[in-house]
Amino acid sequence: MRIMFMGTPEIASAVLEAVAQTGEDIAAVVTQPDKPKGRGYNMTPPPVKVTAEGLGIAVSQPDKIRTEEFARYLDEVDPELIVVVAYGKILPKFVLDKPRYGCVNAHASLLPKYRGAAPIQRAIMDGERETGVTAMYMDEGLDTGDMILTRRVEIADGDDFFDVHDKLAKAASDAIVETIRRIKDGTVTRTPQPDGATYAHKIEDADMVIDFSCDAKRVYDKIRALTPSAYTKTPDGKRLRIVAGEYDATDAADGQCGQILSTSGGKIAVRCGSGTLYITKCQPEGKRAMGAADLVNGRRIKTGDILG
RNA sequence: CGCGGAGUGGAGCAGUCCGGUAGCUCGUUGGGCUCAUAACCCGAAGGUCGCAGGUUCAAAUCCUGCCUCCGCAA
Repeated sequence: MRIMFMGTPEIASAVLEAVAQTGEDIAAVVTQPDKPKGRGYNMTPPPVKVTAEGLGIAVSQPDKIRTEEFARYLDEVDPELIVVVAYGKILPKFVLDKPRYGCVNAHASLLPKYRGAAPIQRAIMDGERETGVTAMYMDEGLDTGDMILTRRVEIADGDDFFDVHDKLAKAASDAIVETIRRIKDGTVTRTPQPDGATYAHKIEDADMVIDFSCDAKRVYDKIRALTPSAYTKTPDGKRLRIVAGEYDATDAADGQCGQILSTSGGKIAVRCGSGTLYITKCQPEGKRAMGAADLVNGRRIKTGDILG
């Protein structure tokens, strides 16, 4: 089957690779333009571009989809099916209508929950025990199309963003490969999404600030959902990312929220709204990530200090 | 040339402004104490102070160039 693949980040790259392995004819890959990223504004290609080039597939990076030019390009490629994974732009109707077998999409949640930009992070942040991937036919809405199949994925208590992301990348690959198989077999089905939609909004800077007046469990969920970017502030006003931690839900000591209760055992114990958060790995501004004991050895922090 | 921080024994840091004996916490290692210990006490090893050049009687420290790491912002 002649397939056009559209996607941008890491998870899309994994799916692209899986589809390529099935031997399907991937006629073209469309991804976002290279962007100036990081220090010095170096132009950085999206992961999908790198993967596609490795596979020897032609890559197109249009600034805008809604153009005559892209329409012509689409005619030229003339795909029978378009597979979309986290492309990053809404597809106009003329694209959706183009391929004979339609446009299918893999979204990293159990729809209709967590529609939108950051389904993985939001699910972990909410303390969900399970998430998954939904393969669906695309329509003009935001993750609102008819569902084809789902793959469920467990969120273990110790999983951080990368753990869940990897599981979902596998599940998404599997879901798309299976979807393509069913389309070829003619056994594909479509089911409208039930009521109860929720939205997983993009992660903003404010989302990454840790609030120690929450329960320890909630703080912990945020840390692992946003690995390694969730942060608080040290008494000198510098950012301190908390990369990894543990929590104890039982109240152990008095003190105000954010106060450091102890620094022994290689862990920094922080008082939360209820319970205690143990920082095991963190990263001060301008430094590499380090163990909690290292932070204490360097005297950047001590018992009694208040974080936040 | 987007803004900023940093490179000092194995780890995290101080010392740099104001040049003059390499310092702290931890780890490693030897010994001691103890019923015992990751606890405590005593001792030891371990550093071309990122690289190159310059100034100077003398440079971790001042000047110039370069390399590497990191945060922000996008």
